[in-house]
Amino acid sequence: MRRLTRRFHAREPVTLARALLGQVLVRVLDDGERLAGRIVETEAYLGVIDRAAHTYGGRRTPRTESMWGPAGHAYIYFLYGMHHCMNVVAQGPGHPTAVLIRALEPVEGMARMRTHRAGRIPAARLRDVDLCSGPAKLAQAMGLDRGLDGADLVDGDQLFLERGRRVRAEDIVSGPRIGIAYAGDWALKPLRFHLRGHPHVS
DNA sequence: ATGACGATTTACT
DNA sequence: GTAAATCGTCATA
Repeated sequence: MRRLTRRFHAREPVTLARALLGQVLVRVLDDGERLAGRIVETEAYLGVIDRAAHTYGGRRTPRTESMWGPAGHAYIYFLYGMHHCMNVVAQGPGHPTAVLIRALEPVEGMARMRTHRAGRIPAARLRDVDLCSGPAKLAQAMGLDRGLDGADLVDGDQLFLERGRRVRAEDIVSGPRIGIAYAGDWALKPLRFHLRGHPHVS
């Protein structure tokens, strides 16, 4: 399959958030096994002007450093003391914007994803729809953590994006982002995108 | 050095 | 619908 290019990523976050729907996120584990999922839900974070973004007001700390770097790299953070979430960095230096990947439709490596996701509920009981239907779920299923923060999605070999099926504009639904009630006016803006009626959306 | 908090998930009432 | 889990990060002192 064909990789997405640097140019593909170096666009405004809203444009990228829509363009990422239908593309395929690939994770190659240390033992060589390939896990993959089709992106079905995203959110755009608009950088220094966006109260919900980690770079709001120009905040630049060790945690958010990769958001300040070039487009097409991963920004992976840890929150609530137990979860990781993955973003695709948009635009480029000076514009610390990104797209949160909120849900995938698993397409390769589901058995391995089950072992990663298994907890109180045994792996055998987890259905495909339980594997990647949320930002922290997909990070756990795909084996993503701070060790992959900053990874180059265009040239890297552990985590990257491949061209998927084309998505029609009329199949994209937008709405408010999730879990950012503290962000005032920004909490209401329609910066969440997903494929209409898709069963793997969070 | 300390304390408040979070781009979530899961279990329980 | 409500709440607990759980800790790195960052602003404040």
